[in-house]
Parts: sequence; C-alpha cells; structure tokens
Amino acid sequence: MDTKLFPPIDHDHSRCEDNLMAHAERYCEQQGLRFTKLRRDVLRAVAGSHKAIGAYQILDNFAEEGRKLAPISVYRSLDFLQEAGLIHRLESTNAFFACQRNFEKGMCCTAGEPLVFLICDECGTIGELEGKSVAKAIGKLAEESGFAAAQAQVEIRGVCRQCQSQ
Amino acid sequence: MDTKLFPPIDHDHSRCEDNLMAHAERYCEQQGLRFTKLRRDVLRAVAGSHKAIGAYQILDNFAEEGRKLAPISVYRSLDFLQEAGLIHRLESTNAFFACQRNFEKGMCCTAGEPLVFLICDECGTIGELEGKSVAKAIGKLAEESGFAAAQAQVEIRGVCRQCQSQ
DNA sequence: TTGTTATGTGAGATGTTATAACATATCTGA
DNA sequence: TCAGATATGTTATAACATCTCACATAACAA
Repeated sequence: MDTKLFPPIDHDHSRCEDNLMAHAERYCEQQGLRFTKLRRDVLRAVAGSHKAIGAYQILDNFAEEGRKLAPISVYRSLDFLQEAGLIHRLESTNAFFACQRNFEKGMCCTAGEPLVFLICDECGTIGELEGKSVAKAIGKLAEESGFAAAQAQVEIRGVCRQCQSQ
Repeated sequence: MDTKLFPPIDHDHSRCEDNLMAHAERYCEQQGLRFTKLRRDVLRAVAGSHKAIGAYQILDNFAEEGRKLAPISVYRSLDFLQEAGLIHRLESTNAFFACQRNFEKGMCCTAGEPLVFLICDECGTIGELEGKSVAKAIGKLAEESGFAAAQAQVEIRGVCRQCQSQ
C-alpha cells in the first residue's frame, strides 16, 4: 500500500511544500518555462495543503495579504500550472490541487498518463494514482463501442483510510 | 457493438423523446413521485437531444416561449430528475442529459450502478454505458489504497464512430 | 543599443453556473 | 376542511470563468 498517498493529518506539510516548489523550479528551468512570481505564488497557494482549493479562495488569500488581483490573473497562472502538469483540476468541484507525484518521480505527469483521483469526502484530501488498470478497462469499453477515447479523468469520492478509523 | 449507443444523426428523435417521456411518466407514477408540469417540461428540454444541455440554456429555451423562470426553479427540477435517475449531469461541462437506458430496460439506473459516459467532442452526443469492468478496476485500485470508494462517475472524451468516419 | 515580437500582468466588466432565504401555492391524507 | 408536506415563485447573492484593452517585461535579432 502506498503510504504516501494520504499523508498523516499532522505531518510536516512545509516539507511537502518546499519539495514541490523546488521541483517546480527545476522543472520549469529545464523545460524553458517562465516560472514568474505570480505563478510561483499561485502554486504555493495551491500547494498549501493536500486539499483542493478554488480560484476565488486563492484570490481571497492574496487579498488578506493586501494583494488585490483580478480573477483572470489567478486563472492564467492556474492554466499555466495545469498545462505544466504541476497542478490538477477537479472537475467535480472546480477546484485545484498540487500534483504530488512529480517531484517524487523526478518527472511530470502531463504526458497523457491516465490519472485517478481519490477524494476524501471527510477531510478533503486528494490522493492521486496512476490508473493503468482503469485506463485499460476504459479503453476496452470505448473500443467495443467504436469510440475513439482521447482523454479520461477519473474522480472517485469516498473516505480515506485515516478518516475511516475515526 | 451496441448500435443504440450513438444513434444516427438523422434519426427520428421525436420517438426517443416520446419513449423517454412515457417512461418517466410510468416510473414516477409507480414510485409515487410527483411528475409536475415544470419537471415534465424541464425533462422534455433535456431530452430534446442526445447532447448535454446547460441549466441556463433551458432557461433561455423557456424564455423564448415567453416563460420566465428563475434559475433555481430549473435547478430544482433538474435535481429532482437527477435523483430519480431520469437525467445525468456531466461534471466536466456542468450540463445535463437524459438517461436513455431507463425505458429501454424498464428500470432506473440510480441504484449505485457504475456508469460510464462517452462524450463525443465533435457532435456533442453522449453515450452511456454500464461500466462494470471499469468499476471493478476502480474498486481494486481504491482497495489497495485503503480508500473506501463510494461513488465514481467516469467521463470519457473522444470521438464517436460516426464522427470518425466523416 | 535599438527595435521587434512574443509573452505576461493589471483592471474592469461581463458571462456562466449554482444556491440561500423566505414567501406563496398546491397537493395529500386524516 | 384543515394541517402538514411538498412544490414553486421571488429576490438576492455566491462561486466559477472569460473577454477586452492597456501596459509591462522578456527574448532576440539587426
């Protein structure tokens, strides 16, 4: 079992955040992407927890620090980060969370990899998995229907192990 | 291959619609659900095609007929219809489409059945399938992570057979 | 350096999707 | 026919997302 999938609630999250930011830094450098201050700050906001955060919540966070931004500014950065594979967007809640797999694997998960997101309805934490078996099943189903599948994002709601034992 | 999954573009859709409405009528009757005029009209709007339609598009349709409704009225009906299993909501586009499987099977697909939606990016048509194999793969993945999966809706984007051959 | 082009950001308005809160109407069954 | 439950109407607002236009900055070639 992957114990890193749902980190303990009381874990030292600053390390997650630092690792993630460092990875983003390296990755953008290496890919020739411009990791500007705004994008950095937006990523930091998203990476602030293992939960998903809404665009307007990010705006509010900035506003509390006295930084007034227009929604579009945040959205542009979110788009950039998503395209770079540094964050993901939950379609079921229109919210964003940081990809935790990148820096662990030293790569980026944009490359059409089938992803499965486990969303804990109790604590809000998002677990992220490669879903090869799921993708295979999806592929088979689509093929049987003559459907040319291009993309699928699987979002599973439920309760994580920790919340179950409470 | 299921040929009913993506009906020909030029099929006689009024029959689909009539069948679907008749089924809804029977089903609500049988379940003791109040199939009011508003709910009927909203369902008819949703059932008007095999594509997904937005709540505000439904509102606009009504407005064109001189019927001014508040958004909440439409949403309430949509909630009712969704709960009854007569329509589904696409999370990836926040739009609604009618369940075509109900009247064919003489039942209703609310009962926790894992569903897979195939969304054609060309023509917008939605195909709906039982996804037992997909659900199984998802279940296994979740179990391995100690995650108690409650619900998953799989939305697959791609191109349907007809649009491929054009 | 300067000019050119591409890219990023700021600001305001607007569009789109969804719900809250409360009042009124309608249905259902004792 | 009255009470309670359910459905609808009305108004306001929350939450999410994009458009447009202006300006700033980076990258790069002349």
